[in-house]
Amino acid sequence: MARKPTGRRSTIYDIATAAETSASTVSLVLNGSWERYRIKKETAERILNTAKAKGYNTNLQARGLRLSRSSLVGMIIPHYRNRFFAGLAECFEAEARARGLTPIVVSTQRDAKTERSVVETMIAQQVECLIIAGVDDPDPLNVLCERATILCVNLDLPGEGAASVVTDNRAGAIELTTRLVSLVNGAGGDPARIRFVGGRQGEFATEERVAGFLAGLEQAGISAPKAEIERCGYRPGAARQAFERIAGEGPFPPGVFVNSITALEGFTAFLGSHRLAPPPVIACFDWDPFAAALPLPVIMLRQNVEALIAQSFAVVDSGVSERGRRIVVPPTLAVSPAVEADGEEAPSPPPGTNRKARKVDRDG
Amino acid sequence: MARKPTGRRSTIYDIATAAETSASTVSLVLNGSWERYRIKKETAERILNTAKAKGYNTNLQARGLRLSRSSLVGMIIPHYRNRFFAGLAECFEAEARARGLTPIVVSTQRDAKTERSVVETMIAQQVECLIIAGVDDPDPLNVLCERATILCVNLDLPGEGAASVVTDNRAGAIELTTRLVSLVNGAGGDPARIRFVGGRQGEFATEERVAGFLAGLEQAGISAPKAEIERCGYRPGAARQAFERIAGEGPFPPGVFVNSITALEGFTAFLGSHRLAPPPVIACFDWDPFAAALPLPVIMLRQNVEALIAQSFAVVDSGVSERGRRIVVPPTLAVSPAVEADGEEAPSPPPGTNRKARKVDRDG
DNA sequence: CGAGATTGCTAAATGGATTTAGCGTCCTGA
DNA sequence: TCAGGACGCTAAATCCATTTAGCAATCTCG
Repeated sequence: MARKPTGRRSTIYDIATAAETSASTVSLVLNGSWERYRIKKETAERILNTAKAKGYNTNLQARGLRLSRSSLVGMIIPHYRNRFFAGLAECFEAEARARGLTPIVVSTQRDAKTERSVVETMIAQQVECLIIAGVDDPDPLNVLCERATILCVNLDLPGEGAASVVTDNRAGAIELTTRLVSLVNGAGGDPARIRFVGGRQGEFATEERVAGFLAGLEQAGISAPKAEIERCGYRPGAARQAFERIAGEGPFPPGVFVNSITALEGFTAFLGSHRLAPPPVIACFDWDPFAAALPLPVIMLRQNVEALIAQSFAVVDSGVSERGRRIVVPPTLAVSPAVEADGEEAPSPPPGTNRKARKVDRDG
Repeated sequence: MARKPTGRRSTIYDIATAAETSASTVSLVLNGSWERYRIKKETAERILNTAKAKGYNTNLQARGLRLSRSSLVGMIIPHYRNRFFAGLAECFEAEARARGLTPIVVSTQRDAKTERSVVETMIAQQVECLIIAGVDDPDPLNVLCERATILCVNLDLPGEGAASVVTDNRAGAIELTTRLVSLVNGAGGDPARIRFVGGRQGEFATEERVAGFLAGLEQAGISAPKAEIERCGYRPGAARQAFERIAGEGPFPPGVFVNSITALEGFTAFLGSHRLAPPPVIACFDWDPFAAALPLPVIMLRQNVEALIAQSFAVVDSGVSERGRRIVVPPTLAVSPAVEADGEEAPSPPPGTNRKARKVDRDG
């Protein structure tokens, strides 16, 4: 079967010509199934050698078209600008690569139109599955996937259109609050004055964390906290203003439950213009190495990105994403040096994004 | 031309059958070139309607195979865990989407084997171009691309196998050093005691920044700084140790040139156990909002990720990536609130990753 | 009235890899 | 001697979209 040699990239036909055999044989050999088809060892070797000599590279588009499997897997996230999403992206890639798949991660900046168009593009690229993280409303995206018979999983957000893998926000918040109360007590503060700052009203994660915060206080015997829950959003600036307001109300609270790293960023900015002595104990539902190194007593909760991704792939592997199914993953506690120094408790295990990455000399 | 209706996803053949026309007509209509081929308006509308009704989605693998253009564009970066790489990834995606291309960003954890295999996978997926950022040795990757006739660009690293887009490390370091000296002088410190910490010996960016640092000092009349350049690597822990060592040598220097955000992370950790009064002035060759909000006088240099990406795409658009060509992009200065408060200078423009993202309520 | 133009559309080739049915030759055993 | 098997390989169909050459029917105008 003669075909003219293609412009530059070599194809199985080119190799067939060069090795004086047929394209079918080349394909069989390159896929390793040549023994099953009784191709002579020397023929196989000849083919392998010419393929190597020509720098042959499989055209995965052609293979994908033939086999209706692209070996592409997709994930959408809002952005990469915090450790949680960065970790999700890296874990997802590692997991995909381990399975011989090509990961496509796209950040959608929390824009519903972008989310939709990215999902459509991914479907058009024939991704084999799609993991959806951090969107406001996953339902229409789940519908898109379903119509295209693409398995999808909602990550860290509940949704009724597919299975969801979520962090155990409530239990995490309870644990964090319990630790916070104990540290405040240890420092001689009044735990009833602890405040909650950050997050969005009505948002799933925020409301779960508020519920856990209140439950944690109640378990510590504080059934009616003295002040409002400040769901001031996720912008550092808004959080800073909230802290300014709180500071204006009287003596600064002895402890604060900070919901999200950006709210903590706002607190750091606030600290720039206020010297608080003694510094309040900070419990943050999020993790960042920079924040963990602050000269403040900080306890942080790190979402278990490895487990979240592993569970998502488990759903994909199972072949079904049951609507409304909820898979819950507990977060892990991280304690700042300032807290460790007090000798209160043993340090938590290192919260690296993944093992391999830890060994590397990280750079700026 | 009869074809059996495919399992689930509809193809142009399904639509042709449903709209009682041919696949060619469907293709022509769907691509908008139907007027050129004198397809009746009503036929076109009929086709468009059935396509919409069936939720048709182009199979980009098939199109890519036919046209030998995949509409995929690739980029590799070491990781997403700092603002620079996160920003590169987001800008790259935005730029790709604006051109109707599908971005594939993959993090390779600075592992040469991973880098190689990722590049091979991307080539197999037929990416139309590849941007290589933050690898140790781009040359073999450039060779791989060249053999596959894929245009590639080295980003923020010099390389002889393709064109390179790099930050102007030296000029940036000079500017940063000049500012640092002036702030130290303003605070009554001795600028000759300023130290340089962080980075890797022999690495392109580090050596350029060291040269800029020394040139900046010299311009300020300090030709022989009193102490060593501490190229202690990029790990926070190593930087922390370097700071401990420096603190052990006598009074802490009045200013430090910190090379990279991770070294600054090490400084923050160091600060946890040392109360320095007055705090030293920090000049950091990197940018991070958290660090910028620290209760310290910090000036930071932010690499211009938008321009770096724009220049990389410009090379791609030009159709040639001249070996060894160097395109230099200046970084921009960012000043911390603690410095602004001193009224020294007007604040620099907001260093957001991109305009759209700034409007959004960022989350944790 | 008939050559030539116009209209509206379609058949068929193409891109590269996969995979099955099957072809020709030689060998074995009854 | 001949049916049946082993051996070593290949032709051809298939996946889906694109695009060109060209067909049949109708219209135009000298």
